[in-house]
Amino acid sequence: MSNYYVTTSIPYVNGEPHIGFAMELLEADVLARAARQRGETVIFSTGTDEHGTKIAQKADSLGITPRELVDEYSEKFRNLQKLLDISNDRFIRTTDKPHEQRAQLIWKALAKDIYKSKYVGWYDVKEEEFVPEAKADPARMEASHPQAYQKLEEENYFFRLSNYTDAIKAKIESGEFQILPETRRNEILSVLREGLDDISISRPKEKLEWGVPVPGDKKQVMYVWFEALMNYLTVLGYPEHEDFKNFWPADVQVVGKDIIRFHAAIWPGMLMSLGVPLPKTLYVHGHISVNGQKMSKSLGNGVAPQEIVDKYGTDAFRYYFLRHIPSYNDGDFSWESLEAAYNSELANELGNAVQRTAAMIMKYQNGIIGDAKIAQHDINPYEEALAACRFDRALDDVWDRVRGLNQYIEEAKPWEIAKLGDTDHLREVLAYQVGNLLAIADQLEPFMPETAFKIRTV
RNA sequence: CGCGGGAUGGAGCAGCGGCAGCUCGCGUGGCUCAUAACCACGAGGUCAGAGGUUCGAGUCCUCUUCCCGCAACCA
Repeated sequence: MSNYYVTTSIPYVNGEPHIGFAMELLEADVLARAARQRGETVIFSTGTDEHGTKIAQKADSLGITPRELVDEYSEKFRNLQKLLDISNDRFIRTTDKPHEQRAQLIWKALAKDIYKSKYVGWYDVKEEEFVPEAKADPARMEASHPQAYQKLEEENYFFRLSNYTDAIKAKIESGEFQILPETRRNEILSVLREGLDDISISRPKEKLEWGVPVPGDKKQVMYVWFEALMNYLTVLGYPEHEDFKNFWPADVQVVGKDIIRFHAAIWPGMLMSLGVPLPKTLYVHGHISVNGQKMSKSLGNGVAPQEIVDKYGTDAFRYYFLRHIPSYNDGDFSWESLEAAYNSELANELGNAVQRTAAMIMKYQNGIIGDAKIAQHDINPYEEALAACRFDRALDDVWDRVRGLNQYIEEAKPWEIAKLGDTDHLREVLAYQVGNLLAIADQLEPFMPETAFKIRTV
């Protein structure tokens, strides 16, 4: 029996969970559930990223401690998982003691590629990023600008990412480290072709207390991004725990397109320095707009996952986002299209197919089902879609089957067979319908666990 | 030349070298087991424009026009 390890990124807890991250959870959840269905042993990990300047500042502005802030927000992300029926096995917080301790072990293991140097330049507080001179927006260098950079001149630790440019590129080109979809792979290859600079990986403690201390240097804490990436290893108990030995490298890491650089450049560099294999696949999903507009707190067009679930239920939420937001592209959410999908696809096509089958069995056979075998069907398109993280395609294939069943019923006309009194034939036809529904339920299981269960038990 | 993504029937999208397709909507018909549901058929596109490669181009190359993201809280 094989092992399967899938992760989501760990969202930064300075805001409410939104439908974008909800979709990421769903995608990883489908992969995890599908792997379990195949009989694999699964670790599905998600969590929250809780250190750094922005959180310290936000807590400060609210008059609470960072600890109180992250406790409150981390809980919201946990609630999102319950809301969406997410089957994660682990939930890691970067403020968990074991994570912090193991992060320090990782730092020490990276020592050969870490050096101290003076950083002079700009720091983007909001993005928690050092901004290279070449990319900096001149307007924001003025102190009066609302999002002015901080001018920094300080001693920091650096990681020799530049050493790994070619090696990372080679792994991606060989397919050993697969990046899906291909446009994202090309994008990162072009970044690598330009070469990677060494990155600053610490901050002076006097400016930021809310971080993991650098081992052996009381004056420095780890840069939040650098430390957050380590969660994928620390959650498995790197370096000594059995889980690390059995489950790393990750089968799939699910991330959003905005953080592809961290996961396709910095993270592989860290792993190579550690002498640890790279994840097998990095799946990069797009972003979701709302009614054609970018989601934005200032526009107030955000959609709360809770609101959708209240109105349509968890499985409808899962279905809509997995099928109607393209897996390989950006997508658009609208209440209208959700409503349409809910009525026409879930209620009419699938719901009705179940309903009419069940009704005929009750009416003609007093509820007794004949010998229902799970129907054969070419499941390759479904499995290929799933293997390629094309969740939308996989569901398309299931729906072909739902439609096929409705067509079959139309052609077989079981109600006429009933009138003719050919009970054997009728039993055969109805059993075939049931067999098809059971097969549909199997395929739906990773996507809509609740619905799959209902179909089986009707 | 900041970076990136797009332009395909009324709407939303797929197709990425071999007869233009899917879903919704619209029209007509069928059926009555089922949810005013389901099934069939039909109308509707010179695939943004120009040039090129090719036996053959939404599909590959070049140029042009126009949209939309990122750079500004956010996956």
